Amino acid sequence: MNSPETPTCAPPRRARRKQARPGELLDAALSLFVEKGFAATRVEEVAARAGVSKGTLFLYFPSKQALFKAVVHENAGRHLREALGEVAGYTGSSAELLREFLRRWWTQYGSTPAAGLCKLIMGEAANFPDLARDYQEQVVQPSHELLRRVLQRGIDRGEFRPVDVALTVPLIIAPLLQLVLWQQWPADCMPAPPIDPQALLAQHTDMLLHGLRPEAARP
Amino acid sequence: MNSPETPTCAPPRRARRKQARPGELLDAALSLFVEKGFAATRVEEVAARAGVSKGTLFLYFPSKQALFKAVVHENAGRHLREALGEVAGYTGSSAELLREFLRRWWTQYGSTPAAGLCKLIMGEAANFPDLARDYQEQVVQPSHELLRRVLQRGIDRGEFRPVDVALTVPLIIAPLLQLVLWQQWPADCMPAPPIDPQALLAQHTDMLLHGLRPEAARP
Amino acid sequence: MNSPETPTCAPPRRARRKQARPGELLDAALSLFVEKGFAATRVEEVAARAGVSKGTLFLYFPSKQALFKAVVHENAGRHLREALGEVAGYTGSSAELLREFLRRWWTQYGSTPAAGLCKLIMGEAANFPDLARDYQEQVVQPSHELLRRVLQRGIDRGEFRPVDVALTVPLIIAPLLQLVLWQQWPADCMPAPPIDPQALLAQHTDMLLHGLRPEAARP
Amino acid sequence: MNSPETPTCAPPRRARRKQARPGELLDAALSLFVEKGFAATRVEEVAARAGVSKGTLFLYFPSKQALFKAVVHENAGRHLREALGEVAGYTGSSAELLREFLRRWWTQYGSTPAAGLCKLIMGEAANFPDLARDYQEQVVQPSHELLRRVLQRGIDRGEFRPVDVALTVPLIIAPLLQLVLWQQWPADCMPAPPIDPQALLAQHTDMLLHGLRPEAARP
DNA sequence: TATGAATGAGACTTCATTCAT
DNA sequence: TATGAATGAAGTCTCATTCAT
Repeated sequence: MNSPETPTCAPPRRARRKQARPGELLDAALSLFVEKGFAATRVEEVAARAGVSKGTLFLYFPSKQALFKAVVHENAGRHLREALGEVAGYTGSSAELLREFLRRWWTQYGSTPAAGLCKLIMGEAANFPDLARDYQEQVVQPSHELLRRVLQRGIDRGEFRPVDVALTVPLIIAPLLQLVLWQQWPADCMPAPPIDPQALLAQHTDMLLHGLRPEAARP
Repeated sequence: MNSPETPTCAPPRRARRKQARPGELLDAALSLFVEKGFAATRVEEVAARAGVSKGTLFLYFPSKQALFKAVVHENAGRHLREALGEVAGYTGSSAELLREFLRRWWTQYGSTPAAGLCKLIMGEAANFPDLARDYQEQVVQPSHELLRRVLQRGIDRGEFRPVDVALTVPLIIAPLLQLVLWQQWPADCMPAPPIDPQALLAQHTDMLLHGLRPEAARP
Repeated sequence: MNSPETPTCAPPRRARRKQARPGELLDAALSLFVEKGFAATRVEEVAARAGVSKGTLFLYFPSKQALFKAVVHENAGRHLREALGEVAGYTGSSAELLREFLRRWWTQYGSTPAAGLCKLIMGEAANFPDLARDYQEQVVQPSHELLRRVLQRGIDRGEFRPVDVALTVPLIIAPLLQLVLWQQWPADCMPAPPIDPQALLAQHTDMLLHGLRPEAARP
Repeated sequence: MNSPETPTCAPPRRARRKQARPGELLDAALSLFVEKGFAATRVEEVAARAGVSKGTLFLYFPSKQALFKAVVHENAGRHLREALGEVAGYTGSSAELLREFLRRWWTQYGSTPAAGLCKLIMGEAANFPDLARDYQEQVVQPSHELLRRVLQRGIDRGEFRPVDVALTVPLIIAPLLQLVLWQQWPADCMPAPPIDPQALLAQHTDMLLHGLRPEAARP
């Protein structure tokens, strides 16, 4: 029943490459912007890393600023929403819910290239205020809101001791963000043993759950 | 009653300004570099903010890069070492020692302009690897080392439960660094109620001490 | 009768220009450097004289200094070696050989734009010592060596009276160099009748051959 | 009979230094301009070599160009006129007169710092056409005129063979000028044995007198 | 008169962007 | 669509000149 115009399988190679161009450029731009910053990255480098010429880049993005905004919008929000959306309907213990949040945050966001945005946005917020606002709305606030609900649920169910939720959320987030930034740091400038993300997250979880344990729950 | 022949001590105006110039330029450069990044900051802006002309800047720093390095070396290490040095000979409880560490870190470093370096170095590490290394050695490692000793002391004296010290130190530092970064974020891109540093630090301390409380100590 | 499908051989216009660019820029640079000196020549002038914009020059030469060095290496040696190389295998009289040397020196070197290097190198030797050394080795010494052999041949064959060859060579060269320098002098600063190069060279030849005539040969 | 206001001997040291300032500056400027060219010489270097500060230079010369013109006018003409003036009333043989001319030209002009002007004017003629004209009138033409008279005298008295005087004069001058230029060349760019001025001038004289010897005079 | 800090016009150089091919 | 040569605005840096001391 498939018409010949709609083959289910892969399109011919050339066409696929053409389709992929913007994505390859966005990937190249993301990694370079994260590495060197917006201003210090030359469009020619981006084009070269994507395997095209400088002129071609401008066929897909009208300016360097537009490329930057596309990079942010492409990577912001989507990954994180996908990663955390499913946490919403959880039914188990709040401790396990918090564990799951941290686990997903890392596997589906913090360890992906999209995490580079944390550093990028941080450095360029003052130069691109509208982007910074978008990022706040699409990434920061949703994840904070989600964490707030997780904490509140635990407190309400007596699984966590009562704490100031609005203040505790940033304390949970901070090591996650910092972990991402530490990962971006150039390897040859780091002290001898690099941080093991899994171990750090485990320790973070452990400290959090100890810190949140209700007084009454202690033997 | 001062006769005009006895000017108390003021040096001639020009000379006094000359003394002050490098410092004024470094302050201006620090704030602008932190705000906009190294590449996006023009030397003319730095000069203007310091109240001098473009050419004057080059009387004191041979290049924009040299200015940047001077900014980092001027602000790195010194403040932090002064702030934390006195913690070393502490004799009270380890909980109070940890509290003191966090308090000093904020009042004498995190709340000063020098804290902007955290963001700056983060963004420019890849472009100035030698500076990044210096910063690691002069700022990051000393403060980590100090915290390691504080934790170990608490564990040894039975005041803290045994934890992996090497992993816990970054967890204590992360919210401090992140707090600084959040403060740098342009005000008009932030959600409604800005974070109160004092409150956040208090909550951080509380969570930490709960998280470190020995099992045996619980009633 | 050419069909539009068979364009004879012209490469696309852009490409042909690209081929020609370095040469055009070197020619423009040579004439301007000779005219005004290295420091007083602006790269924008060079580009304008070559019919391109400032930026284009930097596509072909990484800096003004590199342009200068390319100008010297492009013009030094090659012309002169080509011009004088064929004198080597000469079989006629030494007087005629000397005549031929002076004739060629002028037609194939002294009267070409490359002769401007004499003045240029003279003025910039202290600022570009390595170039000055190259010029000594590639231009000055070879032509001196050649002249030495011509003189020695004449003396050995009894056609010239014995003279100190090492001292006489510079005396033969000096008027040639000076002639070139006089030609470079701006026309409106010269006294009424400008020097006629051909006549001056003829007189130089005449004086030289009289000066070298053996005593014995006189009637 | 000397009033106390007009002491014949040297004035007090400070005053003499003040008097000498412009001269010291002119000497410093001459040597630096000759060495590096006008544009590549910084006024600060000139001041430093004269032992004063940059500002002081501008008390004596209103601009860098004015300094350059003063350098030229100070050194042009005067030395040469003094050196050659006395040749005018000569009564001996024309050969001896020519010898005397060459001897004086070297000892009283070519070997003095003022000779650097030859190179300087050569390089800057296009940038300072009015100075080039002055130099032509005050230096070049007078010495050419003088040589013309020497040659004509020799021919008229039958001591020299008849030659084209206007063409021969430059041939006599050329080695003198070239000798000066060779002396200016930085030492470390020269071939092994440097030219001995005295020997070269002797050879030049010898070649000239041989070249000018009348046919009739030969045995 | 002498100083040297300060200035700002102008030079070299980079690089985002355009456009003929 | 893709290229890469060409452009020129904008940035860094120099240095002749000024001026308060």
